[in-house]
Amino acid sequence: MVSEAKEVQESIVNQVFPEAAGQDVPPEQLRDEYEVLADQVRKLRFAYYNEDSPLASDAEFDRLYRRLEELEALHPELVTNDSPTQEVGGEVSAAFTAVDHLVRMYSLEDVFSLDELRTWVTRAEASVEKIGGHAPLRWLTELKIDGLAVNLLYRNGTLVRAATRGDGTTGEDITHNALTIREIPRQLAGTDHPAEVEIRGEIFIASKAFAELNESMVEQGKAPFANPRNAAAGSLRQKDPAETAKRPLSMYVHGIGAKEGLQTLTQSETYRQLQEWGLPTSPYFKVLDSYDEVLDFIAHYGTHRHDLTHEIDGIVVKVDDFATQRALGYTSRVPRWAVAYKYPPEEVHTKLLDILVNVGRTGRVTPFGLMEPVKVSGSTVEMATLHNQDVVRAKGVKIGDIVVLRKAGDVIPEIVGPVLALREQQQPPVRDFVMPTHCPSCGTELAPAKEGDVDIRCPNARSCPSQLRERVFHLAGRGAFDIEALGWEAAIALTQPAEPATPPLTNEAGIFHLTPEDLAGVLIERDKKVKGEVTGRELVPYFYSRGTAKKPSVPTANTQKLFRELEKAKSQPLWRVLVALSIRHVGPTASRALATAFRSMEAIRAASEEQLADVPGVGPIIGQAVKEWFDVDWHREIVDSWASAGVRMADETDESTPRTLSGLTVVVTGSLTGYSRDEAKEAIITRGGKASGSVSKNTHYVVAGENAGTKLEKAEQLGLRVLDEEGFTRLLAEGPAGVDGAAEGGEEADDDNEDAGLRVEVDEPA
DNA sequence: ATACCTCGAGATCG
DNA sequence: CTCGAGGTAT
Repeated sequence: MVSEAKEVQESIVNQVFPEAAGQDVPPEQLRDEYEVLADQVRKLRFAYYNEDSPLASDAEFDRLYRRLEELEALHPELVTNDSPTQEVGGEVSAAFTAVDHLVRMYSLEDVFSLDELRTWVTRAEASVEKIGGHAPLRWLTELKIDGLAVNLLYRNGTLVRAATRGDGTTGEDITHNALTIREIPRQLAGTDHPAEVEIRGEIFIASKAFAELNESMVEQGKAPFANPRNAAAGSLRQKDPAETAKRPLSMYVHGIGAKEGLQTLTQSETYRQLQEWGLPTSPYFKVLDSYDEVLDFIAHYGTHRHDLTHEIDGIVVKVDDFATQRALGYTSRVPRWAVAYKYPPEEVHTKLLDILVNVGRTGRVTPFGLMEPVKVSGSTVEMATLHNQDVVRAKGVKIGDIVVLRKAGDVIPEIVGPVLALREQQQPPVRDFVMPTHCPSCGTELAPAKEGDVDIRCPNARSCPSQLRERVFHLAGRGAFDIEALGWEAAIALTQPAEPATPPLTNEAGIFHLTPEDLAGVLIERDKKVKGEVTGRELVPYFYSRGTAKKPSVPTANTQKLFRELEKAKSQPLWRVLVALSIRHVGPTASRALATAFRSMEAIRAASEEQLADVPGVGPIIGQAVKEWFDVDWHREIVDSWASAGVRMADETDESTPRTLSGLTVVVTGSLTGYSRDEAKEAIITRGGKASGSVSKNTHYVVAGENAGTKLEKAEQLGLRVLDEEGFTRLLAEGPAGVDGAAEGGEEADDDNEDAGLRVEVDEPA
């Protein structure tokens, strides 16, 4: 073991040394060698921190580490955010940093009945037949484990990274914790390892282990976990891997993401390969030749659901054959070759104590049920939205009813309906819910925005405290001004405090003019707790410390932070200011489009509806919404007031970034080395281009990075121009002229232009 | 909609 | 020690 590691090190040092000395080496080769070295350093560090016997001496480790630093110093463009040098002194500060999956982690389409499953299967088989395949298909069925998805990246057989699913594109690095899980091998068994393979699995806690874990928690006087899934999730979020190591985490693998040099042809064959590499697959999966057998499988585990070693939330049915999987392909969110069947959700009874209404950011009034807290599918539920008046009526529930409650689609609690047999005996007697006619927050009469709308709204947008609170909360959010220290509670304290009667803010116009003096004496009402028990409500100061005889009441550290954050927020880019205004239909995407097109608030305000609608990605609805928003006096006052407080209302017209991509749509797919996904997007937008997520005939350029997927295939089908990273860089710098070479005399090239020199061939991924 | 983690601040207690 | 805030997960 040790001598093998040494050999690897020698070869790495020898490979890397020449570049470190500054010789000319092709960039791809440099990149490869850099990654080999970085992986090696990671591997040795893992071994050092997580195993009994280190693979290399301290001196050897240091030598490799210094080489890596040297290389990074000479070629800063190589440094990735998961580089071992980015970790501080052995502390794995890579923990929880964002990492891009090489291949997107899709979710699965859910079906909630056998009818829906039948429909899904029929459609899948029909489309396979249409492209020359034949039904019936061979299916692989498996249990859908109720745990957390992980993505394990192995390079040449060595685990180099474990990440959570995140949004499917970008997850969080949890390598430090994944390494404490026995079932996750640091090194794959056998010899024939692909250069690079992403293995997808599910981390969970087995039922028996969970019961024992909770027993020991209780013994230690700690609160038991609510359910195995949350316990597993919490365990993976531990900062200290030693803590994670104490949790009985397990894992089964069930798929492959990126792969380079993996030869298997079916899902089941892949599972066998994974087993040979020492990765645990579920003992429960089956390969079945008929739909009837699939139904049997579902029925069987329906009755034996609770006899299993772990919890499940359904059954996954996959097409076994890879060629057929490829033929079926993906929608934007899910594969067309797999589906998740969900067993009917657990239903419980509880008392509907009241139906209250919420007034949202846009004034929409939403009723929600308040219930006697009850356990359903692993959590304690006491609230459930009822959407609107019509839904309450359709469900037929009355306040005081015993109701049927379940978690629809896994997460959101749903009141199904009343238990009518129990209605008569309720004390106090049940009563009808009556939608309020006046706003519970400001007393203004409620009305639908338009004749016939089901939603009713509070028209007092300007000063309704509820709406204001929601807007303040929103403008402070991560997608807008990003004001830390201004959360839910602070928004209440600013807009609807218990005292004083006149809140510090009666309108968001004033937020940047607040002074610490405005916040003195603000009290909010909060649960009073004695030893964790709620004993009532109490008034507490929010922005200032509790004054005593000796100490005067002074602004708290958090309040000081709030003012620093407000100051910082004033220099946020224009698009964030636009998001902060809470204009209907104007979220981050439309805001970015408007900001790039007009570059200043003044220009947007002055634009006609048509000019607004002409902006790529805006359109008539948003154009109208923006125009109408600026037609309102108090809206313009918000902008003026913020501007007078020093909020930046224009993006610098930076001459150094010429608008080379004006009118062009660019799609980036796969991973680039020099740009993160967001950076690439930003680079396109700041040059006047449109960064789109999907390939169509309106796409002008497709930039294909490593492991580009179906988007590249589609681009090729459509005959679009495909650029590699270098081409992308040229495109950014010089516009079409930079990549069209000697294209015909300045004429805008057609979409179907196929300049061979510009095309990159990339192996078709899984 | 809820559970769980981390962090920092401030209250509480000996 | 407890709380709010901010993040993640399904």
